[in-house]
Amino acid sequence: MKLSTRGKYGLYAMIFLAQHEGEGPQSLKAFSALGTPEAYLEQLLGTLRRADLVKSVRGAQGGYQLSREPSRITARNIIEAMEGPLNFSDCVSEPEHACERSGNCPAKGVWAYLTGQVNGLLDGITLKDMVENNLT
Amino acid sequence: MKLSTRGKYGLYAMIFLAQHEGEGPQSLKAFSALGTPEAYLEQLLGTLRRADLVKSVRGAQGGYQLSREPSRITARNIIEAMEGPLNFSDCVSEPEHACERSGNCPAKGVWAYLTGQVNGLLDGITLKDMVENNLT
DNA sequence: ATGAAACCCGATGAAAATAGTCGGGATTCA
DNA sequence: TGAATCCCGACTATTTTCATCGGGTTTCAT
Repeated sequence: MKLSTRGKYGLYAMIFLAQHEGEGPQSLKAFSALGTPEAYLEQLLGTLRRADLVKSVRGAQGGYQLSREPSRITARNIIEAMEGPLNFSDCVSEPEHACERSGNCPAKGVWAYLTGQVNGLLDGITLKDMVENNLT
Repeated sequence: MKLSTRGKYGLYAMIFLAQHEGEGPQSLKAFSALGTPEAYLEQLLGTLRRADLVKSVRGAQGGYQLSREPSRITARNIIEAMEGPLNFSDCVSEPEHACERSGNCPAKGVWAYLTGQVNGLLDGITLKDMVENNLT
């Protein structure tokens, strides 16, 4: 179980923006220190924008900014935007993928439990916590 | 973030074995109710055996059994066997993948924290809990 | 006005991981 | 001795991920 680079880069980008809050829009070039190919990062920022986590400013001197305070953006917001909702097994979220023994399938309980717990964990981490290195 | 079918089928198989404890070795055919292609399941059981979670008995009337009590097998044991250790980002576990800003990289802290928390969660679920539907 | 600086977007291709198949071999029971 | 069963490595197909590219649109500064 690992994150794709999408989730990783997405989080890096958000942390970067949090660290430069109040300095105006950050252009893709400004992100270059993150070591992610610019063209690829552009795609990812698009995803973050559509998820309403960043705002973009077009045109010269444009760039990206957080769409709200770092304290109101969670790890779950970011990871979910980049990788889709946590879904250990389709049988939990999609009725049509429920297996025949669905009713009393012990595995299903495990998936559901884990999903809830991990989502809770991710909900509990804000971007503010991250940049302040404030993880309990 | 989702599990591969490996992790899923692996857990199904282990639950199946736990439900048939004391009934002697279960052959691959017996697993057929799980709906997993037999040839594929065979591979997965091999993985579980090498991870010392099941024992196999060869020859006619052979099959697979749990290698120890369900109360001493955790979700982490199983998932880790099937998918490798939880690793949100290589920069945490492999020094050679540490990025240049590794020392004070806020993201690294997030990965490390999450890894610990989720592993703890998985450690806390035993196969016994699963078959008894006993998840707190 | 105009041109450079940026973001926007869909298509496409390359690479890697995952899922699943197959054939032959070894072991054990009856 | 033969049927049942696990063992193993190689192979293929499918899917997902990663990344690039080209052309379009918007906006700022002069």
